[in-house]
Amino acid sequence: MTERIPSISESEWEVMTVLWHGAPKTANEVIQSLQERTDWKPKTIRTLLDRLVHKNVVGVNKNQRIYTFFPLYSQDQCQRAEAQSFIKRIYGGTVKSLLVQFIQEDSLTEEDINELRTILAKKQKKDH
Amino acid sequence: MTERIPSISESEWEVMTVLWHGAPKTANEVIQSLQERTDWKPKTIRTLLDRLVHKNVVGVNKNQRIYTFFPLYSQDQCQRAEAQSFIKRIYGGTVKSLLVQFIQEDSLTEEDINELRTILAKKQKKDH
DNA sequence: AGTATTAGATTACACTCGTAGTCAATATTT
DNA sequence: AAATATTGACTACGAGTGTAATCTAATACT
Repeated sequence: MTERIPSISESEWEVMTVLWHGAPKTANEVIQSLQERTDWKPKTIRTLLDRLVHKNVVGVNKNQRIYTFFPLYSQDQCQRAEAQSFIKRIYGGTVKSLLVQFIQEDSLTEEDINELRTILAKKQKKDH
Repeated sequence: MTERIPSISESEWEVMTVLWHGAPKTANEVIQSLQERTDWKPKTIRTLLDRLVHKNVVGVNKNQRIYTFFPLYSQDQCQRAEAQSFIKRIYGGTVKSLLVQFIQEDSLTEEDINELRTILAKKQKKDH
């Protein structure tokens, strides 16, 4: 395992989000989707798609004249990869310090906290 | 508040770490520090320092002929800023999904888990 | 069939980043 | 004082990114 996932830039990530939300999609479908949330020109989005293909993060189906694109990695895989390198960069590799900082942040609802507590409790039991 | 902290690149972050660990420092002191952990040439480190100054993330004392450098933001401030934008980018802004993913990762010790549970419990009480 | 439209391929260009090197002024050593 | 070393200022250069435009071949419309 431990698939080597190429790094995905900020704009490219937006494109990936669209593909994770449903694929395969034609370039036009991706463009439509993003037109709502960004003000990128169609050509820009096309470039991003091409770069993702070149990086081997997105696959292309060239059977039809109009290509369709699809992700080669799941969102979860990519999130983990990004988060891994982020934590190493910013928190010296220790997951806990990040968790502590974010739990203390205010953005969690009562419900979120309960869920986290449950997860922790379960984890503790399983690790016995 | 809500200070607008400029973005700090990966290599620059290494330099910041040295300064957070103790400042002010001369360029040479920073270079010494990093020579142990990286194989960057002194000029490279100097460039990074200059860029950080230019970005207004590091201050310079030019009173002496040999300048000394010091951070303009605390490590905690910078971590929060980076983490904020990271979460927005990768997790669509929801802190919880990141926490869940990382709690499930294996890198937490029994002790860490206890600490997190305590923090959550306290937080819940305080939020009443 | 000729022309307009569209999809894909190729090219562009400024800015950041990693990774230094050169040049000029000052300090130190002989 | 002359030679050398050090510090700071400025310059360099290729890869990656944000943000597109142009060129070309094929399809669709009149």
